[in-house]
Amino acid sequence: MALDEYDYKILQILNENSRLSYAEIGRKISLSQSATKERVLNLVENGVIKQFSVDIDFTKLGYGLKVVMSLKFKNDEFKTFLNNLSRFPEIISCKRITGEYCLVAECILADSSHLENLIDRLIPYGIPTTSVQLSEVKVDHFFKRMI
Amino acid sequence: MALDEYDYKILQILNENSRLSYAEIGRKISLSQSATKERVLNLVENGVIKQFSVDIDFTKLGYGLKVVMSLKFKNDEFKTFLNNLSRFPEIISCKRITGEYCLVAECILADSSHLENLIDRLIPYGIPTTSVQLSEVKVDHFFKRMI
DNA sequence: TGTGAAATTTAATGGCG
DNA sequence: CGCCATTAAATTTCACA
Repeated sequence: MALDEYDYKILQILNENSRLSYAEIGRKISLSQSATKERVLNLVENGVIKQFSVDIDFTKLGYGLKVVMSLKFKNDEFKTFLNNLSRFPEIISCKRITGEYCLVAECILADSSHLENLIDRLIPYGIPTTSVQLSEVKVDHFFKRMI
Repeated sequence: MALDEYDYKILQILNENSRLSYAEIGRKISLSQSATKERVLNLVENGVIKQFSVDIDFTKLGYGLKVVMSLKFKNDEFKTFLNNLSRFPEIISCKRITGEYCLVAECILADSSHLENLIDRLIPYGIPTTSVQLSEVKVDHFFKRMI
């Protein structure tokens, strides 16, 4: 799929607020509702847009501890772990990477005892290295530069 | 803000598809459109929902290389780096963490020469350790367990 | 907080440049 | 590919419980 400037602008706009109406997006990029809608649907159909999602402040839900967990596995234990991911609701994202560690997981936790509990459940699979997340900057300048 | 089951269900539904209409969300949780709308707006006003966003497949945009970059900084060089983040459009997320590294950054790159270029631009600020992201599992069972 | 109803705005189609 | 016009649906607002 070949994207043009309109598509990139749509992605940028949706990235900032994915609930905007087609009409409103169209107004921002000087395109009719129907044309805008068709472009958005095409972006979804072609898999450029994987999902319309939502960013949540877990602190406000009583989960005040965010942790980046690096994991080392013995043998192919990591496949077993991936199959059992549902036992770890605290893990909201899991990346397989090259290098010293096999996986990096993002974890949402209530407090340090919750963390201790998670580590205990992880140890059968591999060795976790914990880093507490102090702050996060989500940057959205990607699209602005890309165009 | 005290959340009830309705709110959690709304978060779960919006997390899967943030473009659903209030009417449709209301149907799923047996609530009227107006009530559903007010709840969503409250979640936004109280900061539980930080943003309605979109998940993009950067591969489809010609960026076939995703990298997790761990960064070590000398002194307070990391503050300078954060102030100059706009010079690094490849970085879409930046987390300050405890432990051996100060920062973990998610980077979107076209290819390995793009990566080399990024590393060259990073070196003045600190020492980057690169891990290529092989795959990612985004898990959404968090809300289902939370309720 | 929630519902229900009326006025406005969008979404969804289809025909056409 | 995009625009316009039409019908169906959703949003918005407000009165009321």
